[in-house]
Amino acid sequence: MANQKELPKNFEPHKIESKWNQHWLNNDYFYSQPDANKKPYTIVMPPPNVTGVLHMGHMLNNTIQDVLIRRKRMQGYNTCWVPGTDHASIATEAKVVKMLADKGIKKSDLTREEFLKYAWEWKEKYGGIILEQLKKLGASCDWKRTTFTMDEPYSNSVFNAFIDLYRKGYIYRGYRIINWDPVGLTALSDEEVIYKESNSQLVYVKYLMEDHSGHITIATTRPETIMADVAVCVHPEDERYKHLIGKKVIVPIVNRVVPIIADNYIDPTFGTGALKVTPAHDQADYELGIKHQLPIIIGLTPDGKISKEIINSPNAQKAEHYVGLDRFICRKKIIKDLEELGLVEKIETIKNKVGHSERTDAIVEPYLSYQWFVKMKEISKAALDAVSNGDVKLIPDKFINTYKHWMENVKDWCISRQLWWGHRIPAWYNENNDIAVCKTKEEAIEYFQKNNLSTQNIRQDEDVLDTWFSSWLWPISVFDPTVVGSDKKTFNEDFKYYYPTNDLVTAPEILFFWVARMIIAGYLWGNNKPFTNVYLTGIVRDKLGRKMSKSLGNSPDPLDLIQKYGADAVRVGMLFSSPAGNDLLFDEEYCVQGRNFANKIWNAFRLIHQLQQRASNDAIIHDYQTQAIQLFENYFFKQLDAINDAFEKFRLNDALMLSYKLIWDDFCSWYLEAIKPNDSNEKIHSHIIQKTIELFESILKILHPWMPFISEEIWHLLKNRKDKEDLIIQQWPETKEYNIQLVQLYDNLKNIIVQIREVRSRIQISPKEKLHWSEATSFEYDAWIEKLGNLHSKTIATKSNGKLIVHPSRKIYLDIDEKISGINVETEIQKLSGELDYLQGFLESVRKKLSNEKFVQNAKPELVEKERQKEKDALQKIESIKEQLQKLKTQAM
RNA sequence: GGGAUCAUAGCUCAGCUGGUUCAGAGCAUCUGCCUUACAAGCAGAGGGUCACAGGUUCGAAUCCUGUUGAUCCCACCA
Repeated sequence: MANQKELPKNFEPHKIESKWNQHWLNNDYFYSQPDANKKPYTIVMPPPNVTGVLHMGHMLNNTIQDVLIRRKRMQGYNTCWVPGTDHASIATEAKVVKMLADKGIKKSDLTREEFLKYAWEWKEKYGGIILEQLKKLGASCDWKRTTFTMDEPYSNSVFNAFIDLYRKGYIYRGYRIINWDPVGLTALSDEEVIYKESNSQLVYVKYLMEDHSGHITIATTRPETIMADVAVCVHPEDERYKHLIGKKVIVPIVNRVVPIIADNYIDPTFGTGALKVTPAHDQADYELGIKHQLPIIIGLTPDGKISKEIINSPNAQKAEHYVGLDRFICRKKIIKDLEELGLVEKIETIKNKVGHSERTDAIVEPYLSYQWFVKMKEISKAALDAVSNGDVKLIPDKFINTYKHWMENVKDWCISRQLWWGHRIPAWYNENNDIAVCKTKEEAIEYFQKNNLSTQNIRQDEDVLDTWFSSWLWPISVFDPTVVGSDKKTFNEDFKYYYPTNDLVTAPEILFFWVARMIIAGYLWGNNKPFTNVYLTGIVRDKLGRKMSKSLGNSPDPLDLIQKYGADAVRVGMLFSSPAGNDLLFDEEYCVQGRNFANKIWNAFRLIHQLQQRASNDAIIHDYQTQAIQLFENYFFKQLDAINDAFEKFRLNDALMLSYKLIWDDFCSWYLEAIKPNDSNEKIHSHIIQKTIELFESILKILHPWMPFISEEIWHLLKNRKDKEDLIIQQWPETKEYNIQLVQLYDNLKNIIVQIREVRSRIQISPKEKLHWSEATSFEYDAWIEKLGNLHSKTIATKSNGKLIVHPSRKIYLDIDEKISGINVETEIQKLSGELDYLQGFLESVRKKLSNEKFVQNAKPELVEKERQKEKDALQKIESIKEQLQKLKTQAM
């Protein structure tokens, strides 16, 4: 137990945070293993990228998870929170490439093996940072279960997923137009492309007719691609062009002769109504190309330069100087050259959406290449149903529509990436490019032999899998990596016990990237949904509403904040304003609020601690003390219900705010102030202090999930605790019946005190000055009123003397007549008249309602009864006010 | 272009199936207090015709329609 002089006035978080973290770890409180006698409560952490350092998004996310976990732990669940990291192929590879570039090493100068060696070294060095940072937050993860998506067992589950889907026919390799990142030199899935509105130049280019009969004009925003054109397409019914269909035109610059074809796809109202067809560089054009059996000319190299193929047609040699030019430089040049040739009709500026790579921000190029795809339609059916029928709940549910819409229109998923860092695609080719899908070369040879195929020149696919193709297995593979893709019907003990997990906390941005696909994978291989509730947090923005980003420099370092305010303060600071699914406009002020709250609790403890020293069995038990205990305790159980309810509904900020007010207002301002003896030297009876400590302990329990450090610290300072008596594993307070009338009375009593104080404040009577009061009869909680209102014992009198306190069922007089004489009677009259007006208006509306037959007939009986009560109360108040006004008016004369 | 969501005090948000002691909370603001747990505090107060216009109803912030404004998702518009 603490010694008085050890207690500073302000709470000092840094002295205790690491102490308790270590203590919890030493006691294995975070560690979980299957236990048939306890119910599991499981969360898998969205694994942060290994490249990452903790940012505000992680902070929010993991604080929420920790709050949920800590509360469930106290509720007696066997809680398991699985941490880990994601290899994040493209993001990590980009960082490693940059790191190497800084050292003067080019990726292209390295072999795959050399590069991966660097990458692993990098991962070993930086990969653990973020988890270490999470520990500082107080994240109570089962660290022994930490998983990395490229751990060997995990990787095997990824390969098995691929092989399994391939065998079942859900994975195929296709020559397709995909989104290509010319900087990252890799394919991107549709979800990795971000469309930004931009002003583009729409260039109208004349294509001369081969028979010199004139020209046809097309419009394009990417004029450099005309060199890969293989046709011009118009709408078959377009009167302007109907006669040209089947004729030939000359593609400028490369002088390629191409046909004019017709297709219903064309929108005659856009541009000129004539479309240049470039199958290799546009999705729609590719489809047109296939439909009309057009040749394909690949006009760009993977890194976005003009390719040699464009000059492979007759008379194209003049275009040779374009070869090797960057696509954007070429664009400018070709416009200039076309203008010189007199082939540009006009140039318009239009707004359109241009795709950018999420990772490199490079403008994405539609690009034709061999990629691997997952057929999504069929396998996502179960996942769609799960959310539709509520097996998996999205919180808030406004995301359900978006989810359904996406799942109903799901497209095939491009899963190959032209990178080195990641899970290399388990596919092998022989000299004839036959494919064997399996893990090892030996298996591939076996396969080729068995099928009488060549075993010459066997090589593995060069590409790796999309990161999400590994993270969609996360809730399964962290428990049993052998489940995925295997035919075994028995899962291991961990899997049987922990799966499906309970809650998932993540950002709505990755609802489709990750959440939807985890649900799909869950039904594919886990025989069940991966989790029941998905709590979607908002995006952390700055107070101007801008997304936090490094480039803007508007993202505070969470560790700096912890350093400045303490982990507890930052935790509640983040949660004060973050309802599920709403973006959080972060402001450091919230941390200040959190710190002040911590300090308030600290000082409540200091007071209780002082009172502990003054405890005695001989002290008087004052009525105001027993009354305060009754009132607070009853209210506590009401609020406990409300807090539990808010938790069940995932309304975390409500639960926090309820706890905050319960502690600050009701415990500190109303309860502690009431039980505190009037005289600072007065002893306090042991019963009272014991009861107070008991109540404070309940408060600390409620506080613990939000502010684990300070609550644990005070828990131990309050009493000497034995081993395993730590707060973190205490039982969450049991709910208890409470008296609703008493709660209402408590509210009324508080209101009386506020009115007394308001009068004091207005008439400038010091709070220290004890006042007399009187009433016709005595009431049960008068001692409590006297204590908090700083009043003498009540005089029982019917006289209408002094200032009247407005209360619906009581007439309480405050004896301040002699003091009132100096103050402004006019203002007083004005104020009361205002109140009177309001009340009379109110009464009128209530009466109007009551005299309305339709209301009395249609409204629920209890509602009508309520209105009658309102009428009664209002009448009584009006009477009181009138009485006071009368008195003041005579005074004024 | 299609779809979804939202618009309530200076700020961030609550207000469930319509009923005026429900127009509320926290923060911020103002006033008075160094009251011996806490000035990182105490006590009190002032802020909103619930985006706009109609409609349904005895009654609407709460339901319907339209307008305006914001955000998000989806889409191959060259």
